[in-house]
Amino acid sequence: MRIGEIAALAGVTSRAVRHYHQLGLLPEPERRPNGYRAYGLRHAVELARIRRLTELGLGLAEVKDVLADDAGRELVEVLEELDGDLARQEAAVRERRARLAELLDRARAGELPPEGPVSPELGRIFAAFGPSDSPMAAKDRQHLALFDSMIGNGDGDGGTDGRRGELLAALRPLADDPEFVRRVEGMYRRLDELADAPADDPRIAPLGAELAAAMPAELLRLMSEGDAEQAVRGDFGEAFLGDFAPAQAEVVRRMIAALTERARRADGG
Amino acid sequence: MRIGEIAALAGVTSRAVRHYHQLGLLPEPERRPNGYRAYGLRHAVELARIRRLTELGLGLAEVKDVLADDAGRELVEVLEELDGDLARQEAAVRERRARLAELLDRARAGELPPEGPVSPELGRIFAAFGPSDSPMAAKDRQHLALFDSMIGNGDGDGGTDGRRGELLAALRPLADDPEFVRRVEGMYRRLDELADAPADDPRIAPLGAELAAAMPAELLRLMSEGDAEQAVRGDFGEAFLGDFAPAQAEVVRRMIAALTERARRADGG
DNA sequence: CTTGACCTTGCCGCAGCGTCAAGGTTTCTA
DNA sequence: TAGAAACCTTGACGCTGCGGCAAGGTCAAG
Repeated sequence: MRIGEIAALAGVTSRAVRHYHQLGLLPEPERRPNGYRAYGLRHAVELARIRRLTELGLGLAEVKDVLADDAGRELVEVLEELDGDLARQEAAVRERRARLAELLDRARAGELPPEGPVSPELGRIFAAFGPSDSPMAAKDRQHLALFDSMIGNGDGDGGTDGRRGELLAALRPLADDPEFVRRVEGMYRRLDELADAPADDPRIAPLGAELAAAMPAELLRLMSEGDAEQAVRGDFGEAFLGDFAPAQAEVVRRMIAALTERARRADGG
Repeated sequence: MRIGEIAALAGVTSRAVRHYHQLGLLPEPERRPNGYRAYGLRHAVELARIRRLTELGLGLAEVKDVLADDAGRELVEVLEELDGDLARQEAAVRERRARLAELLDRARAGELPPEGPVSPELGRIFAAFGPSDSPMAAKDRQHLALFDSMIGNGDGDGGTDGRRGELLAALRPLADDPEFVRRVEGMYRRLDELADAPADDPRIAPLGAELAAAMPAELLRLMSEGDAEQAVRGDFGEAFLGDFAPAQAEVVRRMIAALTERARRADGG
């Protein structure tokens, strides 16, 4: 048999067969006078065996090991390890599909926020909050999405939902309160109006105070806790303020100052 | 922020971030005077978004496409295609795990044939047949395993078990018949004895006749039908006979001749 | 001043082949 | 009997998503 024939027999390509030769999985057969490889039944048997193993999901190196030592010992070990791998893979794929399904649901309903796929709960909160034609609201959503990703990284794998859960618990009641939502929308609009204002605009002070009043203490606590603390307090904080126009940044600075002050007083007295 | 900081924030490595830059997924930020990349919040937001997408299983090229066109149109398409992919993957992994589990069961029971993992049913037939200390029986098992693989390749994906089913249906009753199994074992031994005999050994003719008598017509029919036909009739046939010692090959040749004759007679009358 | 932890660019490596390239052989067909 | 089609040969690059190393430069702390 020539290489194409044995390959077709085993259901692989000629290239794959040559690859197995290169890796030493399959011995090189004799050559015909013209240089063609001349395969016999033995090779077909071996090739079929290789293919059965690879179809199970073994890597070629593992196949080689298994073929190498005649005892079935090694095979069992390899198979057990492989099963563990596959179990993990299956779980991962299933989780991805679950998230995908949820995303697709929302996407088809036209509810996809331009921030891309965030966690479902956050998505609902996004939907409730802010008119999408406010640049400030859009930016805020981006920041929230980022923060959501960050705390998603922080915790381990299992456990309950931890810090992300707290975040959502803090946000959800606000999103469900129409009165609060209206207030926030008004503030977004007023922040938008400060986009081109100088840093000493008179509208800054009252807006900062109002923001501080509206902002739940829980949020600030979450942002200055845990793994993200150093990030938020360090260069990240600067980056955060740098993302706003001067007047807007000033508002945020005042809000933070007011909140910090409030927390200090609550702590001290 | 420097690259390590933003990377830690998003839960990726610096290397990955640079990779995203190279691929154009993430815009290169300004540089500090010392050449370090200086990231701002915008980059963190984008990076987090990239990571959310890759975590879903999108390839970097697809992520780029999704980020490119602002409309959510493309995203939906990509996600749908991805879901299809994942569904296929999941099914494939599940099937592999099922076969693995079956294999591991048999392996732990010490019933693994040295031919490697064959289809479960064939494995049971192997277990029933032939003492493993007979070289000829071993070779025969190899051939059967090869044939099993071949017909496994031939048919499509779905459907009923097709030709493999027929093969097993033909073999199973034989394996379940202790009388038949005893006969086959005797023949294996006699074939073994011919390993070093010349091609005109007097034991050849009777053994060939007996093999032909024992061989079910169904098997021959299966081997000369369907996709494998050309292979079996062509070079594969030579390879098959070439795998035996001369006297043994002679026995097989006679058996085939007798079976062909029998089939011709049954067909004609 | 040294040490250690960062950063820079650039390049090789991984799995399992697919896919040219640039030839040579055999076989079918006109 | 020529030419095309369909095989074969070796060699080499390409793909994915980075990891890891080399050979430096930079910066803050002890």
